[in-house]
Amino acid sequence: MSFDTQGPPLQLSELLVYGQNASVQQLCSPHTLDDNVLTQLAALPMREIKLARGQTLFRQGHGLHGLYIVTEGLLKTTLVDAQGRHQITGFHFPGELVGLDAFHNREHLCMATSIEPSTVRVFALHRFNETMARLPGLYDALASVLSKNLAEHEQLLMVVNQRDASARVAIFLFSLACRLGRNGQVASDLILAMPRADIANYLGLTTETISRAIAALRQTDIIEGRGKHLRLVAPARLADWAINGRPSS
Amino acid sequence: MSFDTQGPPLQLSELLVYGQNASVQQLCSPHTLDDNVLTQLAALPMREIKLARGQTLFRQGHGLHGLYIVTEGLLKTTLVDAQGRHQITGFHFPGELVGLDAFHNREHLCMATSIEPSTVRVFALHRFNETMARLPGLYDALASVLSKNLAEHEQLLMVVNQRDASARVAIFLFSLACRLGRNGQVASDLILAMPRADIANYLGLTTETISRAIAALRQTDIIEGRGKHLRLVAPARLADWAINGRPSS
DNA sequence: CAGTTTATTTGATCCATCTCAATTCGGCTG
DNA sequence: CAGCCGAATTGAGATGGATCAAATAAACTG
Repeated sequence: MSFDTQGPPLQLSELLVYGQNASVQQLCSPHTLDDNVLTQLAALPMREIKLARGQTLFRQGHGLHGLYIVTEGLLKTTLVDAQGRHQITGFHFPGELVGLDAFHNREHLCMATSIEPSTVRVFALHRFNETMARLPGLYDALASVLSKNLAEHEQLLMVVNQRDASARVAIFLFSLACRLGRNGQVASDLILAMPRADIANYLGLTTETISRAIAALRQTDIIEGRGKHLRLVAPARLADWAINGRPSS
Repeated sequence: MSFDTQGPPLQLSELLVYGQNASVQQLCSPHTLDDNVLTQLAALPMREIKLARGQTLFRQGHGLHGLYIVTEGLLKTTLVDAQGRHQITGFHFPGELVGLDAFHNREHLCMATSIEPSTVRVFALHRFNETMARLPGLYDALASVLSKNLAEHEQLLMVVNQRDASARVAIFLFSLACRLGRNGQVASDLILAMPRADIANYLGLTTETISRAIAALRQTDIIEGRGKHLRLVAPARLADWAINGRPSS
């Protein structure tokens, strides 16, 4: 089996078959709701919140008022400890759900901040029971998202604990390409809306290391461009790099 | 404020107040059910499974048949990818729940193995609805455990991404002391039932580094003993180490 | 659009942790 | 209880990624 850089754009499923790899797959399927539940939810009248760049949606310790669905822009969730260390636990693209972490004691465990100007729709909690009655699949859908979320974090732990810097960056970029792509395609225009510092924090690296890892991918003609606008030239080779690490040859 | 090594045994809450530290706290409160729900569940007739050392309870990909409550011994859950890399995602002591990861598509995402000879009680899934009706608090309790689980993984990510080897080990040992301790006390007899290799994998380190980190704690008289049987002499100083890292003085 | 600030890239050095190798310890078996 | 074997410890050396520092590029401001 070869990893062509030519030919028609690859489907995500094909790429994943290449490596038979679950860990990349998990990180590529973000915690969105089922399409049909999402559509039903979208039909409900919901309040919209506009967030300026860098604005905070909720903070650690805040009471849970509702769940949030990102419709535009990009959010991040961050954990902060008493010593000021912080850890980004996820990036949240349109269609994804934010705020689930507050389920157990009705109090947010992390902070949600917009990276770009963003819009979220609020699924208010006081309507929860009412809405649940109307949408029978909702509870299961939420439990499902919650446990998918769990799986994603476990995969991330594996990536961070077991893979070297360049593989972490490859995995990150590939997962980004998947999430940015429409209808199962891998996006070829990668816009890294988040700063390098955020990627570094998420992956447990430094900005310099991110830069160098991207440089290595550029030198092997897997990606083009620099800064926030990258172009994914050879998605299959990126997937290979993500799965097997930097090619030794 | 001083960190005495003398005096009466410290309550967990006191230790945590020392550092005002959430991250340590999270890792110390395992995902048990509420006491009253747990008691109610315990009253139900449930099948018991005895596991020999190293035996597998379920594997990745297996269908979800039930949730498991550890009653004796120690389990670990492991994620394995197609390349054979593996990542331990948690250790599970008596009273804790295992198998929640399978909620979303009724298929286990990780493997559960006993580290010691262990006993688990099976909360069979086909009785789920029946039991739910009898125990009204159960659904909320499960959602709560699920999201607490999520919080635990996020904390672990922070530990692994932001802290150095010696702090990771200190956090691990302190959390172990908390979980092993009864009624809110910090245990002073630490039995590390899991091999060093498992601790290393969990924390993203090597066995040698674990050994050296423990040696450093021994040299500063925070712990005594070696191998599987350690004695926690100065819990407050261990907590300080976990929170602030190796003392610079 | 020039000037200023901030983010990113690149380079050189250093250090924490890994790797490899050798004991030592502890548990298990006959 | 002696002998065996896997696990844990300890040591010496190699290295990936961090750190420090500088140059470039991009974003923002008036």
